[in-house]
Amino acid sequence: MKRLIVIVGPTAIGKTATAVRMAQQMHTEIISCDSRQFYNEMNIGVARPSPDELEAAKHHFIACRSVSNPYNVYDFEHDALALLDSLFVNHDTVIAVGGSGLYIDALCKGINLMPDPSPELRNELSSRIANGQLDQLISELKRLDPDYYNVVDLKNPIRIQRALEVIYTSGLPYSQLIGKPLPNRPFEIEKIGLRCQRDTLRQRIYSRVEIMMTQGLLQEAESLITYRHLNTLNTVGYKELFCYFDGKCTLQQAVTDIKNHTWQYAKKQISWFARYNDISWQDIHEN
RNA sequence: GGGGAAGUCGCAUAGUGGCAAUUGCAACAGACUGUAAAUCUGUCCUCUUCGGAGUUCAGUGGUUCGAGUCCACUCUUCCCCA
Repeated sequence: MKRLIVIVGPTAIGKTATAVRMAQQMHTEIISCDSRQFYNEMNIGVARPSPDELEAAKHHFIACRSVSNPYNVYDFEHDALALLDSLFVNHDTVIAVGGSGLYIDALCKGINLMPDPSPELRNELSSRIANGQLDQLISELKRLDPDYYNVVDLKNPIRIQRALEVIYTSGLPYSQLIGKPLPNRPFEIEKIGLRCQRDTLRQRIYSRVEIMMTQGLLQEAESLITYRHLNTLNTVGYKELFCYFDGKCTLQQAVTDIKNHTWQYAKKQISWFARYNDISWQDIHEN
């Protein structure tokens, strides 16, 4: 049976290097599951693998789209599965690597098919939320999908909005759509989780941010300022520098914020991956 | 040496007589099915059987039923004049 090795772990722990090394040993290719490395305009700030690393092992889903044409999890899953099919023709094992938990889950377990809402519907719902009508939306959700109402985080506007978008577009309860069983993957999945000591990771993050700044993160952010309204640019490493460009903080403060926010992101990743019960952990960076 | 301003829970802030005391940041824990590096929740003086209990707003003393808040002195910091 074909096998997918999935490497996960918090940002800056060394997933890329590990994946490249394994890919070289196994003479195989790498599928990136990183929700920000998809975009060709984002490089330094999202720690895209270096040209050397990209050369050392063939990567997929790196810099493959424009920020103005964002990916979504379902399309990613679809494309990744199609790619896997073709890779498995010549490889027994393929490596997936990334820090975006939702994308990892989509690749490993799948995600239910749901219709895309129209931009009009999305705009309408988000403006209602912006106008303080979240309570009304919650009532609509309660009426249209009591099951989901009972489990959703009612304080999270995005969850409410998403559910209503799907309900209004499909005419079906959201809970019914996400409740449909997903078929098992026709390949074996082996998850490897990278972890290290807390302080080590923190220091790696801090110094990586400094390195990004010397590599020109400031200029990269400046070049993307016209896209700042896109959620894709609502990203650690960019949003803080946008604040600096706005004169809302000093550059030094922005860099400090990037370090802290990256650390917070890493902790959220650790939380996400901690719930995997089919993972083997690998301690790294121990001397 | 003279005059003025100010010290609040890691940092920053609110509070100017009435419930350990506002808000932001940081920290810590967590949730997550097409925005996911997004979004959201909880904890955040100490102890706790989670009902409460104890000790706090630079320090000491005082006024008061009651003080972060008013008064006196002390200490510290900053600013202005010498």
